[in-house]
Amino acid sequence: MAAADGPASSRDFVRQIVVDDGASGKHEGRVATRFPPEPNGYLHLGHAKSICLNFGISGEFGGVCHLRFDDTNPAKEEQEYVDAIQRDVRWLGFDWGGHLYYASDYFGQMLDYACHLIREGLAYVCDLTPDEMRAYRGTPTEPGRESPFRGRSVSENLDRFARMVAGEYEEGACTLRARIDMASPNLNMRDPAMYRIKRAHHHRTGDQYVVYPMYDYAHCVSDALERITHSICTLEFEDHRPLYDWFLEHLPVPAHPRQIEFARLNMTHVMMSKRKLLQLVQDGHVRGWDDPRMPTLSGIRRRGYSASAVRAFCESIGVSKANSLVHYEHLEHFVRQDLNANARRVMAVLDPVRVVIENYPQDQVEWFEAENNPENAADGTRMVPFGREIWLEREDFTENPPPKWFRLAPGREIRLKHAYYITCREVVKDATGAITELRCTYDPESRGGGTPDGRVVRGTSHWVSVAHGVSGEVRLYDHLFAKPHGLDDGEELADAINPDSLKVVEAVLEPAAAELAAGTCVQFLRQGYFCIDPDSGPDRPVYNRTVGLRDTWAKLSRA
RNA sequence: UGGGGCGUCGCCAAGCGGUAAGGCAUCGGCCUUUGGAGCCGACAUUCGUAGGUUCGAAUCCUACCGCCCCAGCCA
Repeated sequence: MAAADGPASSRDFVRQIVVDDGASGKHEGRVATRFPPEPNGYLHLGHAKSICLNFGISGEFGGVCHLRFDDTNPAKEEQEYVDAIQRDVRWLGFDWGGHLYYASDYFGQMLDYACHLIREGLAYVCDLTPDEMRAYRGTPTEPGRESPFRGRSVSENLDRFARMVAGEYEEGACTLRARIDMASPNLNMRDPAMYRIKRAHHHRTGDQYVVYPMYDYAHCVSDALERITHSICTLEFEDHRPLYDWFLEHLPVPAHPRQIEFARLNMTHVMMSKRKLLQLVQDGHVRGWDDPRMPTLSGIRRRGYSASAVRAFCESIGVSKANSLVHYEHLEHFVRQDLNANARRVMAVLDPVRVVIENYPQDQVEWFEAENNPENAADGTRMVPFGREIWLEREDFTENPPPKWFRLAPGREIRLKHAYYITCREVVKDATGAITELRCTYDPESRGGGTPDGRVVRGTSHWVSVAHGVSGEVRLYDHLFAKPHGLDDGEELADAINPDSLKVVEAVLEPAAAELAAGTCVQFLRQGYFCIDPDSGPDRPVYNRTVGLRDTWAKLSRA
């Protein structure tokens, strides 16, 4: 698709810029974006927004989008993350073609460029300690002071930098700094560090280097070398743009990409910082990066969210520069929309109570044909067994029905989905007063869910035959953080965690539900969407609740 | 009190001087063998505030208020 007849130019301000640049002939009409994760953690929903933006734009404008690992800090980066990130981007539905790069691919070129800057008198080796450097930097309201090493000659700088690279100095002994302006009101321009000494093993370059470039230097150079046209990043880098441009203006790079900043995604009930997510994993608050309660792409994937639902969500929230907090329910809307159309229906009772149908023949079994998905006839039907004893959801019965209660109660009649009408005749309790059994009768005329007299039965319950039911583990999830907003000042991560974020329940499922492949998502009728967890064994299905159904009764009873 | 940003419905978000899109949520009603889904309808006389320019301003100007980011040899 050509830029000219691309998406409406008003879709968002970033695309607007891309359209304008195309119109003015900038970048020779090319569009090249990049998604530049640091391999120091797993991708989360915030990254999904960025991925959809970058890959989305390249796709819409006939451009390319590179996947580039920003691997400039070996102390924090690992191959495991590199692999997970690629898996997740692919899962989300994007393809970087042959454009897989690493900032470390350019370490050699970056070193040459650094020497160029030194030769131009625009960079110098500084021996200030970290503490001294901070003191010399000044504050937002006071200018900094020039380093005593700022005046070193080109040849001395060249020599010292060569020795830095050769590993002659200790970690922390010195840095290479850009020589810009210690009085700049922008702290980033006060002679920022370009290189520091780090004796750490790099996941790709091994021990080849002991100096590693800082983000500000590495990122713009990487973008330029790849001839990126639009370098899209988040708001906190807005202050860095003058530095981004400064490096590219003073280096003989093949291109000068344009940095554009947008607001990162924030969501209620969710922690979106890799540092905090790492802590959740390391401290054992969750079972791993792919715990279904995590906002990581691997977590929501295991939870049962589909890539297309996540993409639809990302498109719907738009892109702007305003700090925002998106309701988590907004994401759930797209998850339900997708699952409603695609998930097959199946019956499962999560909290069973036994129902005995007194007038139903002792050993009779009937098989009812049930539609797999009312939203899609092509999904066909399945057979569901019925017998004299069935399990009913405990919350579908009450001894004291409130107004507008359509479910079972003493003397009340309900429909068993796909089967018969039953009427509750007697409640059996144990010594503690707990209900152990409901004695009911059925109307043989109601077979299939209707009667010749056409009487109205408003309640319809799901059920599972006692004789045929298969038991399975069901994991019910709630927000990892109960409060919609992040941590209060001084609040510990551990204290903010919702103690009820995971509830494990032993459920009974209709036979068809026990035969599904791992990863399959189904709707447990009237309850929600559930997917099979990889923890499932051959004889023991384990389900994750992906998201509950909207429940107007719950709302009514709350009021 | 330095610099950089942002302020349009409960939440996101269009709008780019010509008289407030859309989505989520919410509230009614219809329909329903999932209290699901679906369908219909309601939902900002007003755009952080105050002035100004203009025939006309959410859009331009001025001042003020509020919120976010920046003092890593992290990204």
